[in-house]
Amino acid sequence: MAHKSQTKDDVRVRRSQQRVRQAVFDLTVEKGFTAVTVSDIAARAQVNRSTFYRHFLDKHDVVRRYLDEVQALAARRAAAQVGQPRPGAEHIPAGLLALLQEIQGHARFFKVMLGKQGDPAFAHRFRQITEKRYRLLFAAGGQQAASSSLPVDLQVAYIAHATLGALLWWLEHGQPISVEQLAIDLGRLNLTAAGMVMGPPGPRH
Amino acid sequence: MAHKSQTKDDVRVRRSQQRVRQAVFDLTVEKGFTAVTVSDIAARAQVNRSTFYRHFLDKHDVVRRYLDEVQALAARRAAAQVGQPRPGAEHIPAGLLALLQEIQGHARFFKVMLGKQGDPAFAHRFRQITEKRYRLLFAAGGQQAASSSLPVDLQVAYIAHATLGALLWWLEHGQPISVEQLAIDLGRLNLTAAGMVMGPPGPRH
Amino acid sequence: MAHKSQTKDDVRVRRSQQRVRQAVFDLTVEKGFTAVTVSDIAARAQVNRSTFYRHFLDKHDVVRRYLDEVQALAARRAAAQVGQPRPGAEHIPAGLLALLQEIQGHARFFKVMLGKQGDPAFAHRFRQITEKRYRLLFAAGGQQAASSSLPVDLQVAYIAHATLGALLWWLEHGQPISVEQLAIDLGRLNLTAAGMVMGPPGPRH
Amino acid sequence: MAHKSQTKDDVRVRRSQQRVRQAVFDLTVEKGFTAVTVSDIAARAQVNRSTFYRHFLDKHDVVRRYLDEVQALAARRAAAQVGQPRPGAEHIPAGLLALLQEIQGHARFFKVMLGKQGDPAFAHRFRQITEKRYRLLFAAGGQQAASSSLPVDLQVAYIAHATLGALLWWLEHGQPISVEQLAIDLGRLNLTAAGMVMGPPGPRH
DNA sequence: ACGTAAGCGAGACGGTACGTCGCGTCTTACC
DNA sequence: GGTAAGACGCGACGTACCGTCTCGCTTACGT
Repeated sequence: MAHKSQTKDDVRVRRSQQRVRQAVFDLTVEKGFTAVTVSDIAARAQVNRSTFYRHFLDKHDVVRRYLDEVQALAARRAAAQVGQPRPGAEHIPAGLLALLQEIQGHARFFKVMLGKQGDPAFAHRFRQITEKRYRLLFAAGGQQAASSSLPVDLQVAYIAHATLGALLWWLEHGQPISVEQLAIDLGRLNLTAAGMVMGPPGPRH
Repeated sequence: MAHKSQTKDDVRVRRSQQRVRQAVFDLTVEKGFTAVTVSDIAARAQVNRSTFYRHFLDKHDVVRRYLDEVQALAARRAAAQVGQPRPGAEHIPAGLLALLQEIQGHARFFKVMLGKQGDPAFAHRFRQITEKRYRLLFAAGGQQAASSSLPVDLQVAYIAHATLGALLWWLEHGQPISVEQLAIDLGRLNLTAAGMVMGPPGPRH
Repeated sequence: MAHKSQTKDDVRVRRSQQRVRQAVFDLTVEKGFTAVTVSDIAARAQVNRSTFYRHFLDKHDVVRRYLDEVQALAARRAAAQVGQPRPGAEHIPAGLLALLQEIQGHARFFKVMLGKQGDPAFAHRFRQITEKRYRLLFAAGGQQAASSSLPVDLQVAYIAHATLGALLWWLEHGQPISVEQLAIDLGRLNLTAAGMVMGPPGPRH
Repeated sequence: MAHKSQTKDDVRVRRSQQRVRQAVFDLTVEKGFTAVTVSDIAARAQVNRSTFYRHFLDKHDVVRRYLDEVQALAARRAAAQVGQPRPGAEHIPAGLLALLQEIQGHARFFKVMLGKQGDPAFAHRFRQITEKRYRLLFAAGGQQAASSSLPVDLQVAYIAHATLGALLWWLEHGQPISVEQLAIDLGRLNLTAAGMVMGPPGPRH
């Protein structure tokens, strides 16, 4: 397999899609995702509007697929790391690192996209990815979570949102610390917060 | 004061605006805020479309104003409480309580509105209100915040997002605990998380 | 009669109606009758829009009534002249004279009103008045008309339109001759043209 | 030339425009041009309202362009006739004939359009075309006009309006005579009236 | 002169049409 | 087969006027 001449391998196709994606990035930064129209995109991408529709369902489809690719990439990186010798003091998950690197590469795009001018569906999907990561983390070193009196869903939602908040802060303040440092800090935050959320085990409902 | 005959006192005006607001609530729950059109709203509110535009700029304006009112109400409640004798063990801020009660009263609306079918601007404004609350809290009992090595903005963003996450969980799971309990829990979470975020005071950048 | 206390005698009523009429005149000159709205009129007349509707059906009603008044005035003048000693060489019908004087008094209004920015219904009514005049003229000194091979209607339409054309020329060129001279010329034109229209009595259809 | 693939050659375009034009004709006859709305037109033409706006600025644009085409056609016919051997007794200008034929083909439309339910701008443009014709005529066989004591503009306005009056009479009475006869009569009228207008050279102002 | 019926200002409201914009589908011709 | 060009149906937008309708205030009138 993989040697068949696919439509997706067509030079023109790749060129068109790449142009469209870049146009969406640029325009979103310029005027906010909401205000971007397919006509805008086509014009900026120097592609006919009907060509856009040949490749994407709508503007949401462009960013949805992009997010999927990023997520797939992160997953691949994470998978590749499994079984690797654990590094010392501060361990940086390869998946998270890849994700953050991609985000930094398109910092302004993500900042807008996850903000008030953005796409709620995009933000939601992004949050889901984050939640999934934490769910796995909790499952892995789950003793703490198990001991908590709070539902896992709640813990996950709490930490995922918080993480996204921190990430947004990072984006909106010009990424003041390195991606690596951010990964470490987030990791620490996560774990501590996890402990915290379940922390004070006062008698509940 | 307050005895002048204002336009806003007009019975018809109040009726129209109330109907519109209710229509927006209902329709948002039914099909998601994004999918709601002004025509929809007018039809459901049994009001002419032009009447809608006489009172609101667009559908966003309706929810924006609503949020402002809720926020104003909460602020009033909070102000009224100042100087009251502190209750015993678990203190529930009156402002927060009022806010949560209003949210519970329109639980399904808020659930949709803050989710993937919602309005990013609404969610953003909501988050801002939450952040403002925490900023005040930090300013009041500020010793902890001051001792933290992390920027206040970051702490605030982190906790505000986390709180919203918890709130969403609460909404999406049918409000399993009472508003009062939620207020208490959120308060505890806030304080603990605040300590946590600044927690491990390792030397930072 | 005529001593009853009518609504129409109320000072306020007369004042409002007068203001409205003047506003219509001014605005029509400024932007063409078509472009004038009732709101425009009310604003210019310094009268509430609902007051406008108390007195007139719509903007057409204003000019329609005005034309009726002018026409009534002309008729009165004409009637008053009946039985008067015929003046010498050039006889000027009093009705026509009154009409032309009124028109000159509002020259710019009539110019616009009968032109491409005007009201077709107004122009039509105006033409009908003119046609009526000629029909009477033909009926009076009818021997010529009778001898003509052309239908009276056609003759009347032909001359009425022609007269209006001349009148428009007069208005559009700044009324280069006096009203009296115009009345005389039009009269001459009418009679001559009348003869002419029926003139060459070649065998017809 | 003329073999390039133009937008206007598109079958769909021609079809849409033709349908719209016909709808305007029909609706104008039915309810008067003033009362016709773009929605009416689109519905009748079985075309979407936005398609209407893709081709025309507004309803006036439709009739304006139509008139231009008619005028262009007449001009072409007139030009083609230049240099032809003059026929005998009654010469019928080819341009005028074409114009009258077109009018007869849409008699009811023109009747309404030039009447009280019509469009003053349309009537005005129509009159201008007529005036242009007479201006040319006067310029050609100009000895008479030159000898007149009246301004050419006045003569032209007078005759053009008169002609239109006769034409309207013809339309409103069911076109009692043939187009050819009408053309001949109008021609005779014109010349005679021309002589008449300048006729009685009494001392003027 | 004065009490009252009217005119009047203010403006909400239901309607209808406007002209614009963006969407997603489609056809046709080119390459 | 991908692409450009662009017509088309659809439907929402926000605006502009329309004509009708309360609802109080004020003002000129007629006794």
